[in-house]
Amino acid sequence: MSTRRTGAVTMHEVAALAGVSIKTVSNVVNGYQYIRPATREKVEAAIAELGYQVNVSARNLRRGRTDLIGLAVPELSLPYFAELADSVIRAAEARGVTVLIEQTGSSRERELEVLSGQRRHLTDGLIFSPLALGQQDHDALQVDFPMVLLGERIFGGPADHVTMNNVEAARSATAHLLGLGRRRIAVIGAHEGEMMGSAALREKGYRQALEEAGVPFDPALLAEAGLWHRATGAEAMHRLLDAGVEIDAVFGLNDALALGALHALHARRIDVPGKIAVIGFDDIEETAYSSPTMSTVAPGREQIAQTAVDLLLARIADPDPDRPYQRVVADFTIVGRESTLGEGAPAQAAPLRTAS
Amino acid sequence: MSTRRTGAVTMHEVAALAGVSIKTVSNVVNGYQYIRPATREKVEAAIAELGYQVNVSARNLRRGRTDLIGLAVPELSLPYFAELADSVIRAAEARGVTVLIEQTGSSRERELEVLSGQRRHLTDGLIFSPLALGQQDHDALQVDFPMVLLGERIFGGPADHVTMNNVEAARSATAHLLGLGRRRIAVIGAHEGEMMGSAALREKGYRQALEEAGVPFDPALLAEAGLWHRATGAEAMHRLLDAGVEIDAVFGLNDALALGALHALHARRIDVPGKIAVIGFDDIEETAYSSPTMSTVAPGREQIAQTAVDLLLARIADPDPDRPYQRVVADFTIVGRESTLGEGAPAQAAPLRTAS
DNA sequence: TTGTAGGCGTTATCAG
DNA sequence: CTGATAACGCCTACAA
Repeated sequence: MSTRRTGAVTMHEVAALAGVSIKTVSNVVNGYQYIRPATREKVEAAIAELGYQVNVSARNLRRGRTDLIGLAVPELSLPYFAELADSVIRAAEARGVTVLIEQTGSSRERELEVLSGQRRHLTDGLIFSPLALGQQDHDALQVDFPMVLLGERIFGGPADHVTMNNVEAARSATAHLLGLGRRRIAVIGAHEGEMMGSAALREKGYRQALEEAGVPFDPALLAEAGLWHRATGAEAMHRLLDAGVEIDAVFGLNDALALGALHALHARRIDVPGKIAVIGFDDIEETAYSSPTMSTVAPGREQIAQTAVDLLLARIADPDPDRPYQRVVADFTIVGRESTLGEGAPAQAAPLRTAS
Repeated sequence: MSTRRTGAVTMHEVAALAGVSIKTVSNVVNGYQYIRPATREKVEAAIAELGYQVNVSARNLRRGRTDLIGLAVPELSLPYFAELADSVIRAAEARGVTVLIEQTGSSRERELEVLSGQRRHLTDGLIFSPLALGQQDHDALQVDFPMVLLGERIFGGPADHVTMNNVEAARSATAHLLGLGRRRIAVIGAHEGEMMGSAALREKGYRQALEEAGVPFDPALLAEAGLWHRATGAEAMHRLLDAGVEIDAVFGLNDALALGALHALHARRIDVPGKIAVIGFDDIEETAYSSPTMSTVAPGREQIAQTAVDLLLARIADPDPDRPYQRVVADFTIVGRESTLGEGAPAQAAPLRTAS
């Protein structure tokens, strides 16, 4: 039976068997340098014989630290967040810490819970990708534990940020479509009235690109979609088509929306990109395999994940609130595929990457 | 500053402020029933005033339990496992426990680590979806902590199992294609020489269906694919087509493989399902949005997740190894979509579900 | 280089 | 219904 289940083996027992003190066992377990080789061997033999493993709870209590960090995302069933979680877990692992994932389900209530819940006492810090929270929740964001925020939704607050340049990226995506001669570019996923969120920033970039190209902005081309899922993207696309708006391109504010739109266009037998070109945002793996393969904005997921973990660990190591909070802006690239470039476009093997 | 960062508030301080003993605070915190309302209020007021939160590490040490369960999966970037993790997290949450995800990267070494690693001392039990481990690792699976195994790869061993009827499900999927008049059905994702894994079982079901229909088995129709990713599925499809094998249908042993095959067929301008019909396995959300939408086997993910969590919690509550280990077989359904039924097929809104 | 003492914050026990 | 007290197993001093 288990060392844990049945009268767990403790350092005391190891010490007794090895004929040393408990402290020496602790030193061996923690890789303390100055131990006589003979002693070390005795202890290691005892550990092996008894199958001893440290009691993490006791260590955590004593150290006041768990080496566990939280990652709060809307849902793992959204591919972008699943891929992000994958990257964060790998980055954390490389640095010797473990990730505890929390799903907020995009609900404001759950996001507030994440900031105040019991689970904060199990982790040393939090990487938080909020969706529903906004400027109005400024107070709730005044947390007293190390936190790194992902995305540009929230400013201020005592937290480091890892963001991307949403405006610039959206401008590039739109410019990509404009450069291909498209003039009636629909936007799917707009959030009316929003000021700070990704939707607002990406719409802003879209408008900037139009303006630079001298193409008039037409509000009829904006389709709302609260949740950025495939289903809502498909619905929005159908609404636009039903409304009879003239369209020659679609900019999905994330890939799920764009893939939903692609699905809707397929269902209506509308040629992509012949009649309507489509571009998304996030570069989830699925975009390299859709039919047609889908152009998108690659936000540098690995860089975001690694930077977030590094910033968080630095903040955990030195939580001093007077140390300035950082804001890191990740790079992005435009990935051109069939949904905008047509059938001759490079396949997933060698995506055309337009540095921005 | 934080209750945690700076001299955390303890029960002692709460007790002092409320004018009660520390035990009474503990009782209030843990929802003990027999407390005078007046006392409870005093304590709650003190808790609120000081912003007290229990120290989870101390509680865990004392209780000898963390209310944390592990979930070991190959990779979250594989949609099936991301969706499974989502379901497991929800199921666990509903039962008051938290899930700690571990990625094994499908490597045998990492899978063995999961069974022996330090992290096992942080969790009360483990839900494990092994991929690389097999019958030869029988010894490593003789673990001394509560474990639930997902999938049919491993038998024996002191663990509860949640599996699906892979043979029967694959037989149904193949029968679905045969029922549509297909006779040259390729299989993508075969593992030559494997006896117990999903690949072997699903191939077995495929053969059974052929035999029942009186269609001869042709080894040339089997395409190997070690990793069940989109990329390997696409490669395998290309190999089959390059070999000039006559094919009128494809059975991808999981959805990623089938989606990769779909991608390859699209790249070669081969009509699906006109020329080749395609069916997958797993029913990931992506299959309802691909072009064409893809038929697949739905393995009852929610049921699997909930059952796994329930079995694990039962085993944690009563780890007695003499209590018989259970094996639960989840239900499945065949979801018919455009990739086999053609353009008139029901869309994702109302999938045709053939009960099996 | 190794040993001893004490406490991290909580919960269980058992009186009262 | 509430209080005092003793562990839970480890690690940080400090001493030897």
